[in-house]
Amino acid sequence: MKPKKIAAAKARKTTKAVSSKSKAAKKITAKKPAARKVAAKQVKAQAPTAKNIAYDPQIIEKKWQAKWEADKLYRAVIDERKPKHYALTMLPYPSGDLHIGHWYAMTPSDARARFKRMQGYNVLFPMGFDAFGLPAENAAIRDGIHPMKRTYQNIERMRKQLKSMGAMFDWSREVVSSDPEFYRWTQWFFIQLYKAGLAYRKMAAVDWCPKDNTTLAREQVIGENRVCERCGTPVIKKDLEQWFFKTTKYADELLRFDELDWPQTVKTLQTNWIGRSEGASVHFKTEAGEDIEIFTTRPDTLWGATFMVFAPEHPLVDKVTTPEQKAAVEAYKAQAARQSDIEREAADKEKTGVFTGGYAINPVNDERIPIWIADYVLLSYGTGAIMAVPAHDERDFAFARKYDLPIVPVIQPEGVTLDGATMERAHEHEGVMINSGPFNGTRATDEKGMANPAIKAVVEWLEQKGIGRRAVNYRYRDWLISRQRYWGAPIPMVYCEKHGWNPVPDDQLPVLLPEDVEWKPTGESPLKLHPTWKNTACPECGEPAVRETDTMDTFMCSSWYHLRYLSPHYNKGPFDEKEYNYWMPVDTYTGGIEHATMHLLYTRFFHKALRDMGITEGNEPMIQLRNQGMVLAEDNSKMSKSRGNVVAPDRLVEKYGADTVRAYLMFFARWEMGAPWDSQGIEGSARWIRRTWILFTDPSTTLRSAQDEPIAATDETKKNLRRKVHQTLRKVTRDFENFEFNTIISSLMELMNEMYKAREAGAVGTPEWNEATEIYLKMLAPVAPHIAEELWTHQMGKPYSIHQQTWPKYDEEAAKEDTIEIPVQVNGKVRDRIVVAADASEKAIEATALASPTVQKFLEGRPPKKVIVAQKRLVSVVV
RNA sequence: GCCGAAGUGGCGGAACAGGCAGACGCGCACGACUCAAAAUCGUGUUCCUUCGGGAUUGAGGGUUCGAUUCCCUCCUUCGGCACCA
Repeated sequence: MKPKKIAAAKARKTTKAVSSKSKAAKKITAKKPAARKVAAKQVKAQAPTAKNIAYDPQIIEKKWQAKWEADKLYRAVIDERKPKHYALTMLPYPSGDLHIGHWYAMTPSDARARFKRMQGYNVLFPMGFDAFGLPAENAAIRDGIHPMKRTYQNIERMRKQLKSMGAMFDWSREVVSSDPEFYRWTQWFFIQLYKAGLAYRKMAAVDWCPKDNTTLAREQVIGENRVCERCGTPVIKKDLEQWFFKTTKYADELLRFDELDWPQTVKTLQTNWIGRSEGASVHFKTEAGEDIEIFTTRPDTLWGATFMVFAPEHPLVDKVTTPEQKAAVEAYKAQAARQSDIEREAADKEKTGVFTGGYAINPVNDERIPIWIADYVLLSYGTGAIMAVPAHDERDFAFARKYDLPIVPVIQPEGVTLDGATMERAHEHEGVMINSGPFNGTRATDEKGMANPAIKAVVEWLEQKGIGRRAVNYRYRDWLISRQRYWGAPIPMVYCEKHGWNPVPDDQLPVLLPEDVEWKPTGESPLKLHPTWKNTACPECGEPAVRETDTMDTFMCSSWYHLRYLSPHYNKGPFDEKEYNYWMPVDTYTGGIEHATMHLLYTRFFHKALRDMGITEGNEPMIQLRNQGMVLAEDNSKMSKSRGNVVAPDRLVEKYGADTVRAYLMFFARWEMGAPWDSQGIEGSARWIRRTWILFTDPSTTLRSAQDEPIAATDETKKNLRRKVHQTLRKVTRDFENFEFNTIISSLMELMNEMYKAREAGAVGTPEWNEATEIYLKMLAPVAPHIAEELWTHQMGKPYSIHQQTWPKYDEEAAKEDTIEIPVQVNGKVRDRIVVAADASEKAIEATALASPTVQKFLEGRPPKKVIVAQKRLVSVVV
């Protein structure tokens, strides 16, 4: 049993009695059971008094939301006298209803933005809607409701729900990505990227339903046999000319994170996603007369390349295939094409392949090597063809053993002699080069790329000889922008027979989506089917030309929306430079980890590309990033409509009020981790908010301070209260900085419990009490903005608004303890606790510890071998 | 398979920088109030115990006077990538 606990318990015991204002009530602080009973009865008889108002969040929350809005309290306006803070949280897709996950992402972000504001920053905290996208279009196909209508209805509904959070969103800066005044600039950016040479067209495969005659998104392809979601027809791959952005041009820069305060996990995810590997590009001749470049990370093993493997779809396959092998090759190609991606990518799948009959020449030793095709070589990576070095690559080894191809070791590990005929696995590690002509004896390490002396030597030699060069390859692909959809920003390009593709002139932007469109049940793009929309004039010659009927990936909108918030209605450019110069970059960006690779990489790419065009400044758009976790359903599963286990924030707000919901979301889990929802758990937060209300409104507080009664509190009580206040302030300040919301709430709960205790001890009306109430409410303000405002402005009569107050500074001196309790260990076990003055010397602490009878008992008369006094935290005695 | 994150009471979690494990809250038990219930308030709540104490932060080892924290091996869960040449 800890002394702390006893004290707290005592405080709680007397709370009830104190709700009386009578003189008798004062007596009962001496806590005789009989007296308490009397007091409680009196309370009942008096209640409700005018002063003893019940907590009604429905009334106060609506009241303050209306007033804040009317007063434009959260308008963010450039103010050069103040440091700026651009806090951004990812904008929602208007799906219809706000989800508890939105609340979980947004309300702690809001609390932190509010904290920053109270710290003196000029804070911009905007909100908007990522309004284009597939769900609205699907609904249109299903129900015949126009996506525009549905989207804007949803936005209206969700805007209202968002406002019920009591967040400090500056709604005057709201953006909706499907508004023409927004997508005009999305289109403008496309054109800028096009003009900068970063947009190009190429053929790319899409998943296609041959029956519905339409492209399918990944989630519209169902099951292992990959059928169309609508009609069950097996999906095929279809090649279409599509628009791409050259994101890979920035791959190397995107791998640099030195200006970013981002979670390590996100940086790792992006690094893996980009998948940079260093090596060499090597030129091979084939006997069919066509040359081929291959990429390898191990040019040091070139002398061990005993065959080549092409991807079955590789365009050169037909050229190198001999007539005798043609049938086998065709058969293999056909079965590879039939396989789903999933089957093909199964890791444990046995290697298969077919000899083409063709040969290539290994350029380093002029050996004639056979060309095979196999589905373990992917057309999408590297050049779609590899040199196979079975002695030093597991996959090539398995393939060579299966088809009885030669294995020649060229890297000899220390103390072992590798023999191609008998070795049981590939040797993928360090050793000394052998069988490698001029390089025999060169040391190959486990280092990758040019850091490996063997690779470096060979690459330099290849370059000299003109048969290869240093090369870097990426897993990362260029960004495919085209979507064969209606509900997106039209790609502002026009095709003319004579002049090819040209951008729509600026003065004709935006290219508006036609509203008079119809949906076929198949999902074919209405833009393609529209009778007149695509007809236009060539910007070059004025002759009849056609518009691009594809629209843009919605990631395009989210790549720059943070810039539109700067000046949502500005019409001379995508943003007002003045606003940009003041607010950018985004200081704090919050959102889900699921956007780690796509959205966040696209946004960084976009910013860098714009920087190089002189449109933006700085290298990064968002300096600090934090990810929240996920709120799971009570049974630990994911929440989903189909499972019927979603938690509706609207109903929680009705039942508990927004302040309680906010507090619980901050309290119930580590923010970055998330946790299952607990419908009982929220009662605890509701209780805390209610007890806060009672602490400030109960007659035992309000009347006591009004009556100027003599102060009963001892100096010690007052000092303890002040200490707790400043300790809490120190902790809450630090926790806000670090996004540790759960411990902010628990610290505030502790302080509140302490304040109840202090009230019992007669502290109401003292300067310490008044300071405690002020600081408590200021710390509460970012968490529970409504109740804090009500208690501050209305109940205590302090100047409106609490949200314009400055964050208090903690007093280090006041937070200091007078005495400290130090545990004493004997042989590593805690045996006693001693109380010493906070400024006691180590010597004094040691003496006190050794003098303790308990410690003496455990010493059993033995002299201590060693006594360690650890910085006023612990004494460790070793015998 | 590779990369990353995380494993602490019945539950969510706390523990600044190697120094009292379990703050704060939920739940539960008992009690007060109540005709009763809800609400509220109070007390207790890691496990074992011969009441001396012992064990305990996924498991096992190591470093240290001292490890939830650092190192090694392993297990489990989650996330990412997945034949990447």
